[in-house]
Amino acid sequence: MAVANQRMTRQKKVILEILKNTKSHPTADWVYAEARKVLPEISLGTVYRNLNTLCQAGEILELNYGSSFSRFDGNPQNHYHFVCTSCGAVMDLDLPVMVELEQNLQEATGLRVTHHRMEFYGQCCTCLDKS
Amino acid sequence: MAVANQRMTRQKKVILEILKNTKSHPTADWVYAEARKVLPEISLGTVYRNLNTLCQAGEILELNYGSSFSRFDGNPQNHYHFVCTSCGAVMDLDLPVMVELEQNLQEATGLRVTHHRMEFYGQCCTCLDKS
DNA sequence: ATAGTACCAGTATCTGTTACCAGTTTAATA
DNA sequence: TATTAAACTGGTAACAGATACTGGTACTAT
Repeated sequence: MAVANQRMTRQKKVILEILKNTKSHPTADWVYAEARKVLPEISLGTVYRNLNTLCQAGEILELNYGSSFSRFDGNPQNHYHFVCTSCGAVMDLDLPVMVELEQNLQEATGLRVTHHRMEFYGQCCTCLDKS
Repeated sequence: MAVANQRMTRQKKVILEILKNTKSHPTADWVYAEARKVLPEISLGTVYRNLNTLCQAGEILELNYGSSFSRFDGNPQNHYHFVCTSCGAVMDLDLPVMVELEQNLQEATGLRVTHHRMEFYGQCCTCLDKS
């Protein structure tokens, strides 16, 4: 299942642990800053490279909706997100994932449907309090 | 309703018509190429500027999931999309939009939910035939 | 040991998009 | 219709996030 010929380097391990240990949905830059606390010599290119290979290996998710840069999620299982359009925060939602929609769509259209995504937009509680 | 102090220039009108008259979900570059057929002097910056103002005015939609660049949709009403992960094509889906999810989520969480998006991913019929 | 290759840090480059500026066009008013 | 203020324009430079390249290092299997 996993992509062959992949090594678990110190750098990759650190990046993966950072993502698994945060509930935020960090940007590559944030991961880079965190990784440098552990491995001060790590380069930004390495962070991007490993984020991509981890995505391809299905160990993390890339979230790239609505802004010019990606965020990453250490939880590779499909789940829905809420995006605050005021502060940009991204949070997980505790909603059941409607996998049956994929099957229905596939049968109705003849497309091959592999996955789907859903995000909700609005203002988070913090931003609502401020206004 | 409309954003104040907005002028309907020739450029904006052409861009809007291009988007209304296509079922594809074009990129800014494609819109630029089409617009130049009508207005050879139009600049890429103007295309981007007007795409943004049209989005803010609610006349078009920006679709920016899953790739490094945005696509635009001349139909501003919320609807769901299918994205082919092989060829990048984007197509509209004829599924009912589940607005009730927004209300449910808002009541369950205290968030203010303004809208939501859903995309399905997989292979389109053309790409399935090829493989 | 040796070869082969996945990986690294550092840096240059790429790409989609935005900002700037001086001149033009639009639309509201007289 | 003429005037006018400000929104808009084309052209270009700058920007940011991401990727490609380079020369060198560290695994891994023979």
